[in-house]
Amino acid sequence: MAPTATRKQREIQERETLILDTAREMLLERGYIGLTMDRIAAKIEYSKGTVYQHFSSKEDLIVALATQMNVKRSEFFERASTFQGLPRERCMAAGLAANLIPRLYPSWLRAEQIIHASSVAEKAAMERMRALYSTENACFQTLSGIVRDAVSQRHLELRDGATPATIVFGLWSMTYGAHFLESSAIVPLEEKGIADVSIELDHNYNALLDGFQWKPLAGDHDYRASAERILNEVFSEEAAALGIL
Amino acid sequence: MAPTATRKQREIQERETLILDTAREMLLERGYIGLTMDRIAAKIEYSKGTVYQHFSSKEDLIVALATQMNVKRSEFFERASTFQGLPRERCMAAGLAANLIPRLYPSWLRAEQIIHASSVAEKAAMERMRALYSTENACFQTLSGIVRDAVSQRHLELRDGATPATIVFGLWSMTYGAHFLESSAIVPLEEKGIADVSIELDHNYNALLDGFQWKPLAGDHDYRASAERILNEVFSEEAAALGIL
DNA sequence: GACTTTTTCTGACGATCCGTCAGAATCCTC
DNA sequence: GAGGATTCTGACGGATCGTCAGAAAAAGTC
Repeated sequence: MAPTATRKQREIQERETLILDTAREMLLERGYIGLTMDRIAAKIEYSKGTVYQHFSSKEDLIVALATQMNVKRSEFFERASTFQGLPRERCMAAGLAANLIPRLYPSWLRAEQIIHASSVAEKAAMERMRALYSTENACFQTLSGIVRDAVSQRHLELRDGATPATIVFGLWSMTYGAHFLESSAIVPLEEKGIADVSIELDHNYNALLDGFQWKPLAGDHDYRASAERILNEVFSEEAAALGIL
Repeated sequence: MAPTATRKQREIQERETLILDTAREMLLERGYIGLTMDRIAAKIEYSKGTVYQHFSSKEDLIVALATQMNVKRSEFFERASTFQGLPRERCMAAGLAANLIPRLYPSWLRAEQIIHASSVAEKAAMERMRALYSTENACFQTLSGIVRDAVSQRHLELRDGATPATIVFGLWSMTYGAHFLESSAIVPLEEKGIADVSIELDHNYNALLDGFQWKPLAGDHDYRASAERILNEVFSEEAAALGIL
């Protein structure tokens, strides 16, 4: 009885993963408009009704995708945060993580963007939104922790009413905006003189943290070497998969 | 003959504006999903076919909205760029402009976000996309001009392969990301300790430019006073409309 | 002003997609 | 293997998009 129920539950769980994977792929290949519930049902060879037993609407499904993405991101940030090094290096590790993610999982990024843009949230199930909420919060908290560590170690002094949230917000906004512009650029970025977003972002991260006087400044420390160490020690597998290093 | 044709053209032009205004309002009130061609047609009291004579698809219409927004932004940047002052002050003026716009025209921002997210671009008319392209470029060029002025006046020295585009990209990303997060935050930003996005952005702008060593640094100049001057001299009307100042 | 031609407008229509639900199919229990 | 519980199915109603044949209006001609 119990094992039977468990097997069934396992099947259901597997199918949910299958649906999400299929949707992810479809979203990347055919965009938001090309993602339809009928197509998903056809692809996984179940009926539409079955799909709807997992997700109450198309929007609900997309929110679930974005949550998967946030879970991944949260894991990456957690790993970045445990890097043995200076707070600023750990912050850099988080920045690297944030850059790895959309490259490793472009379809998830797409889902995230759609959620933020259209009024998807309203049509998704409450419970689903709560899950998204909590994963996003986890990411934010991890980053805040790094900044607070920098403050407590006196590498960073916050002035004029700036708070850890200020810096996290700045980094977050910049990263988010950059990925957004990159993935959906109306004008190809190269034409504007942006050849490699990672490099440009790197410049800007360093400038931003230098501007906050987060020690050691970029001029006093070889952060390029740090980046290499971080990729080797924390994200070696992922970096290898992307052909970096 | 000619005047008759012109009258007709004028009517058509007016109707186009009417459609765009209606769509704008609807987009803000009911979101992307709630914006339908039938509803627009009903509201303006023309048939759907007539609406389709102006815009080849719903996506096309949204692109047109985003272009309107970019035109406005481009105008604002142009005005900001003419501010009589230091390059960094002019840069700041552009930042202020970028902050005024979404507050003055929230529905346009919404359109812009939708475009970047969903695969709207593919379904819009080529010509329409070109228009969007060129307005976006205009904005970018204006900002680049300010940065280049700073370089030529030796207020700013670009190192390590950074270019004017690097800085513009950083500012643009941060601004874009911040507005995005604000307008569509899954988790309300206040709960994360971000009470006022403008203030937090201001901190981050200053830090970023300080980090690039753009003289005079925030510590050596009263940029708060500059901001007040800019709002008074360049954007007084808009600031008044928003109740700032 | 009456008739023709051209332009513009209309709304019914086919196609697509979403989300539902009554009934079929499968699984479980005894 | 009968009967009941659970799961699955796909046809269906409703909504929207975009089209297009024909109606209506405007412009042109005599």
